[in-house]
Amino acid sequence: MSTATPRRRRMSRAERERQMLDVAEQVFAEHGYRATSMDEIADRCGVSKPMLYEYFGSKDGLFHAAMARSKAELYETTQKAMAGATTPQDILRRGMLAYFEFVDSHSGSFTMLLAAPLTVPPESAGLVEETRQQQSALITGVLKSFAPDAPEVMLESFTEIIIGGCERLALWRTRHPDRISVEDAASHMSEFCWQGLSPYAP
Amino acid sequence: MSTATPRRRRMSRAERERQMLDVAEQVFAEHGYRATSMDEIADRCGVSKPMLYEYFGSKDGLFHAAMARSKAELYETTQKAMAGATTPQDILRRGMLAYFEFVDSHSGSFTMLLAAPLTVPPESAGLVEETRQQQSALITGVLKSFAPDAPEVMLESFTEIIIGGCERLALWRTRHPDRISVEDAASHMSEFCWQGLSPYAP
DNA sequence: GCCTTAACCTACTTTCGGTAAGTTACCCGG
DNA sequence: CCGGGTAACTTACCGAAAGTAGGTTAAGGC
Repeated sequence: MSTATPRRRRMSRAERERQMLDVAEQVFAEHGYRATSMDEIADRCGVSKPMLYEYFGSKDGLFHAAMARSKAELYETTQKAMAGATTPQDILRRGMLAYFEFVDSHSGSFTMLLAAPLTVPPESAGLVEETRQQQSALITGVLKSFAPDAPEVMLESFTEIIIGGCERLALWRTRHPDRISVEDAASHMSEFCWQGLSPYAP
Repeated sequence: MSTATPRRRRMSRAERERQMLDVAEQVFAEHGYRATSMDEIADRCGVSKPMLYEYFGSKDGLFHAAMARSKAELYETTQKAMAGATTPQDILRRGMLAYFEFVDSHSGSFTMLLAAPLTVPPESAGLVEETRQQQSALITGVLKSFAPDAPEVMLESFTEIIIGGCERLALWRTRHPDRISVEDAASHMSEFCWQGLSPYAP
């Protein structure tokens, strides 16, 4: 009879925006970008469509904002995880562990960030790329400290390979979560990388 | 004044379907899935929209069909390339070379296949995955022949890493074609893989 | 030469992103 | 306590593009 939420409440802009992003993230992850309608998000927020447009400008804008939040979260998480480490191996392994754990516990965000990316054409595709750039920069740095003599282009290539490998392995894990643990995934990944780099290590 | 094509010709179904797929592949690659309208494809085919629906059922259906064709082409190409080789290293290297060459010369198909995937929600996303499965099966086979004692789950993990790494490196190449040649990309990739696998080789 | 059939078209409905123009509730100074 | 200004919110609409119903024309077989 009565709606679960006591009755439609008036919220401050900041509060409403956060709620909208929460809902959007969930719905986008549920149906994918295309199959998600602004009306549905508005409904689930208990608000009418023009409010979404007032705050986020467009469907792309809303998606973009939701992704930006997830991106920041992922970056913060991995960076923090790497902070405590000392050796390059340890840095990379911790970063990867944090990455796989993030994917494990935020499968919604991850789906939205990586598994359903170019869904949205110009702007947000860029955001996905930026997310990767951030991770790339972290990785290239580590590689460089480990193999300072390797040519730049090779380090960059390896970085791309690692990024792609991580995403793919993480995606595989979302489909077969029982096949391999988060820790093992991170271990395989970093082991694989070090072996691959070994010819260039001092 | 007069249209370039002599005048609108009546074509057989098979002929028209092929043409539609050609046009669709190009237009989808140009604007991305979302920004492509069925009207535009129909126009460029010199035909009206209902014909597209008659033959492919829906926008998704058309996209799906175009992807299926590219997928088959990629598979055939890589498989053929691997056929002539003898050692596992050689097989993998040739396969990767074929892959990077395919991407290089069919950037349209590739963009459609890999760079803009989940654009289309349920059905065709599956096709992209199937494409990867095909490549995965090829690769896992090679890895197994090289490191028969490694646990199955590890081979599969490595396969995922390799697939992801290849895609990522190929995508990077499309943005920086001058940084690295097709051959070098394939070399780095396979070298990286062999090193990574070396602990498990007999 | 007719007649079936398959290629093709015009003209429409529906859905959904996006917007214009207003209405209501909350807060704050007097 | 009260009025008024602002910001949260709504209804009612537009236009573009996906998808469809039903009719028309040209090619090929007998």
